[in-house]
Amino acid sequence: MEAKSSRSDVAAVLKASRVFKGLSEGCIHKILDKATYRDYAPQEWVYRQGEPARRFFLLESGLVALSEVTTSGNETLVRFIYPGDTMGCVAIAEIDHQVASAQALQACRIWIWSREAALKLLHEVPIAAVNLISAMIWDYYHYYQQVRRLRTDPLERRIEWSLLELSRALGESTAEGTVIEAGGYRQLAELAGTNIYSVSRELSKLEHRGILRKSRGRIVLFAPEQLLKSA
Amino acid sequence: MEAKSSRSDVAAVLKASRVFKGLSEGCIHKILDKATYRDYAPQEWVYRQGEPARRFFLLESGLVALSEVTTSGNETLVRFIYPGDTMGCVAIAEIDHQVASAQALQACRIWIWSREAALKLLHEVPIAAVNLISAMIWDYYHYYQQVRRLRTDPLERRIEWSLLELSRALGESTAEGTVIEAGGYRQLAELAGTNIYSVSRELSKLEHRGILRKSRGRIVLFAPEQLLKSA
DNA sequence: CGTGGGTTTGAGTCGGATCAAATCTCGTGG
DNA sequence: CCACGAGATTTGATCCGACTCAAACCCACG
Repeated sequence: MEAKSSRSDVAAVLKASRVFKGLSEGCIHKILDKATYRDYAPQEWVYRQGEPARRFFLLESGLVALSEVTTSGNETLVRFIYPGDTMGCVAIAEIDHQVASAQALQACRIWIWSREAALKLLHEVPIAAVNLISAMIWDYYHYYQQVRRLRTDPLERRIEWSLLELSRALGESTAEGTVIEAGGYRQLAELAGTNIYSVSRELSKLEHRGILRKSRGRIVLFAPEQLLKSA
Repeated sequence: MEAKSSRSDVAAVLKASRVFKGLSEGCIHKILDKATYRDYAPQEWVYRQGEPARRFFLLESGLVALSEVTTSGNETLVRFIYPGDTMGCVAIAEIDHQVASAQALQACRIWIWSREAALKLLHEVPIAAVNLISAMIWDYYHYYQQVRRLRTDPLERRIEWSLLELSRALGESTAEGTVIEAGGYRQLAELAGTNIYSVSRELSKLEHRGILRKSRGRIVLFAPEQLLKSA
């Protein structure tokens, strides 16, 4: 299932990723040589909340959803992971368990380092370490804001925000607008920290405002720029 | 106001801090030589949300409160900074503005690096870089949980949690219990993400349950272990 | 057609924010 | 020593957003 790196070409997305920024191709090769990669099928779990955290991940292609289960048992979609982003940082800090779950939403190729290999590399390649610090701070920063929104924004704004996030992750640009094949409101509800009933009501409001059109499992965003303008 | 490092003794708290863990005394000296330190008086601001973020901070002694203003204009106390903790990491990732405010609650001594000096040191001292990564992940992790609590826990539990945080930060152990000189409920309200009215009501409940006693600007915790046990 | 999911809608409920007002505490100055 | 005022605290009344549940609805598929 997993394969050693043996390709002489490094995917452009990896060269451009935040952790590898400023590194020579040779250096990137050296780092990838210490890793394995694995391809994940849609819906497959990369890791689950609570399981031992001993590996560090870098997404080369595809899309991953990071979600967590709250104490009250609700699933929350924390954010999406895009190519070039890292996952499972907690392994590096010797936090024993994953604090979230990661699930492939599309076919993904993911590079994997053991905790030990990752630590060794960070010591050997200071630029990578500093890059990782920067990357983590950005993640932190985005999480920070996301969470503040969830706590303080009213439902309407949370839904609008979630729509934008979802369209960025899953949207297909077409002539009539950005099409989101969401297959149900559950994802949207989890992003906005609410339930499918409230999602339905808010989407109806937005439809009346002419910002989108919805049909079974499919949303077409006409005017994304109108969102968050608190009409 | 600021002073160059020239002391031959390094405070024990710095040697034991998460960023300096595993570094030789000489190495720590080298790092501190690139810094200045400054003493802050209680209530003094270390930095304010929104101002340019160009410096990186390490708290040697005292206590700092990290707070943020939400979009709705409410002040929220994010967490306390203890000796050995870092502040202002965003400067390293070249995020232009502080995302939170830091205020000294007690007399503090704080070490300060410019962004450039910090970046240079992280490149030169890989152990420090890896340490910083670990430290940040821990911060991340704690923030993560804090925020999940704020979002999903009912008021009662949020207040109980906040009481424990506050007693850890400001509590004085005495014969009758842990005394918290809070000087009003505002701090508690900001920690719990609520208002002083709700704080008052919840504290009254806890007083009836015999877990604490309150008087003007002062709370005595008798049975902290009873908190969060959801009686 | 019928059945099963996704979707919509209405009614009920509740936690907790808000507002207003009463009450208390303590320091201050007369 | 007492009266006073500024805050802090308490309490009651009210209100509102949003969650919950139940039921109706609709579409797509077999």
